[in-house]
Order: sequence, then structure tokens, then C-alpha cells
Amino acid sequence: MKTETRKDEIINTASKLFKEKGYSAVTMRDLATAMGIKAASLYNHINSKQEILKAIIISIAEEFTNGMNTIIQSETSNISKLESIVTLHVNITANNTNGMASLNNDWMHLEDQLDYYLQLRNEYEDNFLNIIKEGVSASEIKNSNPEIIMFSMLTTLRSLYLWIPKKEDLNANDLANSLSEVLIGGINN
Amino acid sequence: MKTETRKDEIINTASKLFKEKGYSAVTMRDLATAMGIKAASLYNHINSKQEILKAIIISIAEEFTNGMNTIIQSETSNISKLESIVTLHVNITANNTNGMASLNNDWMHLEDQLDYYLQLRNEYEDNFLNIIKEGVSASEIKNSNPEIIMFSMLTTLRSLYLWIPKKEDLNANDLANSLSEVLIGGINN
DNA sequence: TCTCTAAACTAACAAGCGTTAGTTTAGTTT
DNA sequence: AAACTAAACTAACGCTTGTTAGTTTAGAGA
Repeated sequence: MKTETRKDEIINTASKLFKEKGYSAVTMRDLATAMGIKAASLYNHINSKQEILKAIIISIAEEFTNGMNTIIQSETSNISKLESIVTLHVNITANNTNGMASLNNDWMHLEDQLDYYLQLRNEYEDNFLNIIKEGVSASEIKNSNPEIIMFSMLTTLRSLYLWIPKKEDLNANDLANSLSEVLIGGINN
Repeated sequence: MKTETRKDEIINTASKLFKEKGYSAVTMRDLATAMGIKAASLYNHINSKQEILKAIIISIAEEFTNGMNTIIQSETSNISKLESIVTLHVNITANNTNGMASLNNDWMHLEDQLDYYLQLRNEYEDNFLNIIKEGVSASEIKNSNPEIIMFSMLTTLRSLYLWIPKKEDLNANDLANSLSEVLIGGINN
């Protein structure tokens, strides 16, 4: 647990503001006020507003990619892999609720890193869909529409950032279990 | 099918732009360019940028409220009511994909109408949750966590605007049926 | 005590913002 | 032909935006 630099503080404060109003509606003066300093002082620590967005989104996107790669390589049933995906989302979201809002809502405002982000996202979705398809082939999963299953799971998991902060009493494990039951219980054989 | 006024054209074009970049990132000059006119000319038809957002969001929110009221008053099983909710979302979203993006992502930029919007949304969610709870009481629905069930259903339904435009071959009825199967199949007894 | 450094400050910039005022254009109605 | 109307235009406004330049402050290390 290394100590939080001033730059980290700025990025975390920005995440919170971006969650509330979106990247475009948050000004550098808003951010500075939230930090208790003047806008120009922010630039002692960061190079641009865009750099903040990039720092928030790309690090989380790479966390998902790494998690997915581990899951793919694990030698378990496809149902069990889906459960691991649920847990992956719950854990990442619980650790960075505010950042997840930017990932979901402000990715299109990435400039230099937009293509890279989209590549990571597409690969993630391809891997997700493949697990479901293999689950259907192996008769672990009902032969419904794999894309609808993925869409339903993924949109629910992507929206966890809206829900987790409202239910602080619920711990991550319980939430992952309940979610798995609702999301996967209806599709397995 | 009454003809589309110039104001309607502006609102529809704005919906499309708001979907792509969000309300705050779309300028009146962007909107004017998309319409093939100058920014000042927009004001012959609308009073403010805010008015456009309000026109997009409030009309859809009221559609949902009206639909929910009809469903509540219907004398059917709670499972059947949930299926009607799925259909309601599919139909409204299919008819106004772009507007649904603003409803989901830009509601917080409403000014005068923010409280009214939040009231409609809260009532909608209360009604939704009650149907699930009554379904559990009547043993129609598995005794899992009603809030998680609603959260899962609602976030999937709210994200339909992202998905429907990509699958134009699928008709609304088929989609509603497949979704009901995935969303409700896992929770009923 | 002197120097260094992290982190704040004031002042200003060019560009872009939503919006207003007044005018022109081109059809339609009288 | 004259009057009206819908819908465009040019020009400009006051304000906000992200950002830069140069300066000051206060604490730590030599």
C-alpha cells in the first residue's frame, strides 16, 4: 500500500466529479475547487485534462483484460468461468466505483487512446462471448441466444458502479454470489 | 402520423448527437452544422439548448410512467407483468433509440425539470420492485434478493439502446421474448 | 544559513460557448 | 402588387474554457 501522491489525489477527485456530471461538464476550475486550490495549480501535477481521463480509464480497462486472460487460461467449466467474470466485475467495481463511471460513460472522449481502448473492449467481449458459446456446445448452458445472454450479463455488470455505493452493508462475496445466481441461474442446464 | 416540424427535426438530430458525445460535449454549432444551418438559426425554432434536452427526456420518461400504470392495473400474474415491462422497454427503445441514450446518460443535466424527472424515475422503480416482491409473496418468483433481480433486469433494459441499433434484423417481438426468457427464466418457480 | 523543491499563487491568453439583435431571402396569401 | 410568414443569415455580446508563464510560499536537507 504505497502512499497516494498529489497526482493520485487529483485523479481520484476527478473520478468522483466525472461520475456525477461526466467528463465534458467538469471544468478544471471545478476540479481545482474540489481540491481546494486554483485551476492553474493542477498543472504542477498533471499535463492536461485528457491525461486524467486516460489515467482513469486505461488502467481499469487493462485490469479487466488481465482478469479475463487469467479466466480463459483456467481449466474449469464454462459456467465456472462465467462466475469468475462476475466476481472480476464485482471486485474491480468495488475498488474503483468512480472510475467505472468514466469507463462506462466517457470512453468516447478519449483522444489518443481511443483506438487502444476499443481494441481492449472488443477483445474482452469476444472472449466473453466465446465462453458462453463453448458453454452451449458443451451443454452446460441452455441453447438460447448467446449474444443476448452476454448482453444481459455485461450490461448488468457494467452498471454495478451505480449500485454498489448504495449498498455498503453488502460485502463483495455475497454480492457476487447473489448476482451469479440471478444472472447464471436462468441459463444453465 | 403527423408531419415532422422543423423543431422536431432539430430535436431528433440533437438526440443523435447527444447519444454519440453526450449533452455537454455537443455545442449548438455542432447541432447547427448537422442540420446544415448556422447556430443562430436554431433559435427560430427552439428557445434554448436546455429545452431540447427537456423535450427529449421528459416525453420518454412519461411514456414509461404511463406504460407502468397500465401494467400495474392489469389483472394478471406478476410474472406476466414483468414480461409486459420487458415489452414496454423494447418498444419504447425501438421507437426512440437516440432519446434513450439521453435519458440514461444526460438526465443530470436537466435544470428546471430535474426534480420532476427524479420523481418519475423513483416511482417507476418502486412500482417495478413491488411487482417482484408480490411475485415472491405469491410464490411465482424464487425467493432471491428482489433488489438484485430488479437491478439486473432494469440495467439490461436500460441498456437496450446500445444493442437494438446493432441488430436491425431482429424484430421487437422476438427480442422481447428472448429477453424475457433470459431475464425471467432464471427467477421463476 | 543557504539552497532546493513541492506546491501553491496571480494574471493572462486565445478559443469556444450559448445566446441575442437585427436583417435578408423566398415562398404563400391577400 | 402588397403583405405576411417561415426560416435562414451576419455580426456580435459577455462569459467560460483549457492552458501557459512567471512568481511566491513554506518546509526539508546540506
